Amino acid sequence: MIQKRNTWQKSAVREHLALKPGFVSAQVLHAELVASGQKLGLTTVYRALTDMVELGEADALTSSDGETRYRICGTDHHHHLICTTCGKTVEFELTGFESATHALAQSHGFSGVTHSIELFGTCADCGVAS
Amino acid sequence: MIQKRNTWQKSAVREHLALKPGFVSAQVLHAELVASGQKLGLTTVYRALTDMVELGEADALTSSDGETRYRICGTDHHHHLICTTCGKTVEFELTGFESATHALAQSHGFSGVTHSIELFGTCADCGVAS
DNA sequence: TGTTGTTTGAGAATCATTTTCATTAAGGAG
DNA sequence: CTCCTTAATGAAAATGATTCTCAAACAACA
Repeated sequence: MIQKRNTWQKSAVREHLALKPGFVSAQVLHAELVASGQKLGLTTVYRALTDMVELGEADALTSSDGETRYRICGTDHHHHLICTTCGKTVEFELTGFESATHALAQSHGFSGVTHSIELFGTCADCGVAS
Repeated sequence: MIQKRNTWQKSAVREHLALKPGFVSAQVLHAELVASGQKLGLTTVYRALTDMVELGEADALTSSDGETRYRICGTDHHHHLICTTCGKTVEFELTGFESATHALAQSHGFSGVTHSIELFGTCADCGVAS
């Protein structure tokens, strides 16, 4: 099998991401790591994040501006309400929805189903543009 | 005010998009228009689509591969169940979900909310890999 | 038909992300 | 501890979608 090796770079990415409460882009994460004195390549940050997503340690979310943002994967499965103006993110859960989608997917013969639910809009602060 | 002019290019984009049942990327839309003999620029397609989104004539959706896809707005609002192996797509509706998310978004002070719901999994044909 | 100003479009520019590939180093073997 | 094997790194180039630039084209209207 493909063996994974532990490097300080991967640890740095994982630890830095763990400090973040919400989503962070690879670019920002890299910039902050470099700014804090950790000298690592942008490529490495991308690879570390991709690995974490594959291992289920992180979640990835592509926003409408084309940037992919990551965050440490929490135990609870929740979704996001994102302000398209300022980027503010609110997390929420949808009780009953999980099972509903699961049943729906099964009825179409699909298995191993995951789902992505994101709501986009304008938050209260940004909506006051009057 | 900024007056809009009608050109055959914009009409071509609008009409071609109207023929599509689901979401189409600007790149694909442009390729198909060119293939069908309509000689217009990729830039124009992007502009036409952007205009349509601003005018509320179309919906835009950014997928995880970074591509933005468009579709004619106004038809019934449905979502997608996508096979991650073969790419087969099934459309579905979620009764009651629309209002539920809308209410949830409002409770957080968000307005002008749109949502993106995509389910990913393995379809029946591809799942036989046992 | 003539004037005006929006629209077009080819190519350059941007920007996030991926790939390339020579160099470095993790981790097990000896 | 040292040597190997090979995965990991990272700087630079490549990619791919989208946007910008600006001169030429044309829609709308007098």
